[in-house]
Amino acid sequence: MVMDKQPPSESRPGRKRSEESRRAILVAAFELVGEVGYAGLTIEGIANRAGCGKQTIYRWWPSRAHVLLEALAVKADLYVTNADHGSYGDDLRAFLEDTFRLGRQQRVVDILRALMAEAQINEEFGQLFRSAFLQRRRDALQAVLDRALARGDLPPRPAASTVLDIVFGTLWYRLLATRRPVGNDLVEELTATLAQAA
Amino acid sequence: MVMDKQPPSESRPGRKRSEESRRAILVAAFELVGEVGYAGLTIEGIANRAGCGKQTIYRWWPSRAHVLLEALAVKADLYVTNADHGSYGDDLRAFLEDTFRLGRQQRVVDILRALMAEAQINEEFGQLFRSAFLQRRRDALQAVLDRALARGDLPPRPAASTVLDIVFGTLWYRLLATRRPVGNDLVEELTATLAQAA
Amino acid sequence: MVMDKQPPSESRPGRKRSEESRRAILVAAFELVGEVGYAGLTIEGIANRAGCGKQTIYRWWPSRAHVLLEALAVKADLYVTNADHGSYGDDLRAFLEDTFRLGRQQRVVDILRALMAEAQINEEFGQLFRSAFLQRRRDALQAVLDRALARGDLPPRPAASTVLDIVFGTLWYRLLATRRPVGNDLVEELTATLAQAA
Amino acid sequence: MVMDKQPPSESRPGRKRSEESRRAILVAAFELVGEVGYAGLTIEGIANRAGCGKQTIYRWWPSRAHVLLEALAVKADLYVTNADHGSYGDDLRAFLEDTFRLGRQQRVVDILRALMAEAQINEEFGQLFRSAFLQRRRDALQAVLDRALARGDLPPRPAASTVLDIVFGTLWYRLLATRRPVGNDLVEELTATLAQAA
DNA sequence: GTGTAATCGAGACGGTACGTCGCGTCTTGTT
DNA sequence: AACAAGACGCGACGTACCGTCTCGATTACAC
Repeated sequence: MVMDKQPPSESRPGRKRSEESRRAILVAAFELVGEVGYAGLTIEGIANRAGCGKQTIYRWWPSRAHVLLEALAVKADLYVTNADHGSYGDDLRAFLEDTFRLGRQQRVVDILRALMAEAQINEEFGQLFRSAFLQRRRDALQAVLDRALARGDLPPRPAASTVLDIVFGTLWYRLLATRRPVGNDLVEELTATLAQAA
Repeated sequence: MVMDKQPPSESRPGRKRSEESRRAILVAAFELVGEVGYAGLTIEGIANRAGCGKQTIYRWWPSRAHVLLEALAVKADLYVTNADHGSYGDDLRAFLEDTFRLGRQQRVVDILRALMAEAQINEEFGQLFRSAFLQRRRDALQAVLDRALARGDLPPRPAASTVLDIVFGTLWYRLLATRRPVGNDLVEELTATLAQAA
Repeated sequence: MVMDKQPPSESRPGRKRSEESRRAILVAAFELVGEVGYAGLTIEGIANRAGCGKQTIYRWWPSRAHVLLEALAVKADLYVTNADHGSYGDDLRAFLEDTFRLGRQQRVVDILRALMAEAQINEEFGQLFRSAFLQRRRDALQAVLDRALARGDLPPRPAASTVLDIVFGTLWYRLLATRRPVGNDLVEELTATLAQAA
Repeated sequence: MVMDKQPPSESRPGRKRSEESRRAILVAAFELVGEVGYAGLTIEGIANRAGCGKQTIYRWWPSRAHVLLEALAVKADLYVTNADHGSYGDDLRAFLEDTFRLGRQQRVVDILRALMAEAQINEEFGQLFRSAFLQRRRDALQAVLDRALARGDLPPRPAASTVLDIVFGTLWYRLLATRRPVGNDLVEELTATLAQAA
């Protein structure tokens, strides 16, 4: 997940970016957000915990949210499998199970809520979050729908893009609004609602 | 919508709360958030614009989000009708049309996104936002579902609470994540998906 | 010695300037410069020592040198007497003794050197230092010369303004360049050189 | 004027010091101090202007003031002649004219003021400035006095060391405190005051 | 009317973090 | 070894707001 400035691949003069500092910063951000919450997370705090200067953070990330997004990518297994289970219903169920599994890790959920919040407030981060995180999730589910379409077992309604909105919308709404855990009962209901014979 | 401290109803000595200041503060908050965005909205800025002291704001609201929520309640018509249209499908369609209408007012959408963001970051406000705003929306839709249940035309799946999550989840996801406008096509797809004979 | 912003004399709304903070800041600056030297004197350090916020310093003084100048005015007796001793020679000798007495207090000398240095580097402070400090010294000696002129015992050379330059020049050069103490031998030599019959 | 680290004269392995960089650094320092003032003069700025790395400056000079002192030595003709004019009065007058000539070059004066200021704040530089600059001036005038003593036309008062303090004190005071130009009238007044028959 | 009490606008206060600047040091690859 | 380049840990800068605390003025009820 490319989300920070990339050094040009050709060799440049000068000292190289410190991989040690980068890791220390990501670890510090991940730990701190668990300890003091996103509201209490500061660049200064991350720098202190990581044992680096503030400038080293500002050099590579534009905001604490950018740091946290990369920390999440490093810490959490955010990827879903894309195996063919033979039918749209089974593919969809598998996708939802994979996805919802993340939604049960409190630390990950707290970070996701914070990042989605920041994406509403900070437009620069919002664009990155949508393109580098949210869109990738949509792409993964889109692959399932494409396969169903090719296979011929995709119900005519709702339209594919609406399926994406319903699936991710329901998941995010649970995280952001009701705060109820996302369980397998929800997997079943969504699968039944979306994959049933129309 | 009770969201700020209430002066005791029994008469007390001392100067009364200034309704003029209250209005000026709500108007200032509403205007400012449109001009500088939620990230740039500050208590000091509101006080300056409203021509009042900061203390007057802190006396009656705990945070800028609380002010904004009340400003929204004053400015926008947030309520939906609850007329009986004869069938679950028609009731649901009417509810969605009413609700989505709000989602096409950019100023209102921007404020809603900011408030949902703040609700993730500020737990005190989060509780208020969920109970005083989000839950009321759910209650309104629940009334539609209750009527359908009584009428006997509510499909067995998905469960009522899942319908709520799907409807509001899809709406919020459009606002927060895809930023695509919520149009009547979505109304039809949701109605068809949720109210069809299973 | 007026050297910081003056609140208008007419009563204004709002909380009054804290005299307690003002004193704490001046004391802290005076103590700190003795402990860490002018190079190590920082606004942040003064604020910490004084138990106040940095803004409270910035609100009333434009730079650490301005603080230090006022601290010096509070701490040190910078004024010289102006009694008539009957002759130019005796008046001059008395003035020099009064003035040089300050030059033997190490803490005061260190601060004066720092302020003269800052006056070279910071033009805004330079103007204040010249008008509020250096010129007042010159005025005091000028009074001695005016009396001698009226009395008729002022040698025709050097011109009065040159006498000022020689007296203060020699003193400051000792402080800044040679760092040799200014003793009574110098008083006698200057008196003899400047007040002798030409 | 020896004021920076000297590479050992014996031949050593490795690349030789770049004379080109040395000149570029001195020129850059001299130009920059004229453009942005001493307060705005930074090692980074010098390095950028000179097209060299910061390390190359730190390798050879301990501070920006050291660089500036050497730049001044390169740029300005700081030396005074020491011809015998036959009498103490004429020797002194010639010395003062030579010396004051420098005091009319604004760029040089600005640098001298900055260096004297730095000498008050930075003890390491202060020692160098006194021994490598100020003392040399005193030595030159001392030679004039020595010759007058040998010749027999040195007035008994003031003492030689006091003459030095008065001459340089008056000059520096004009530069640092009054900022009035040092003109030939001052030369005459000092000559008359110090070289007259007592 | 005359306290007494709560509100108001104004603005200073002690704090915290911001994002920037420059310090002096340390790689890194080249000369 | 010195060089240009540039990242690094560090510390202070001056600013922005936070939420609190005087101030004096205003406004209402209770006596």
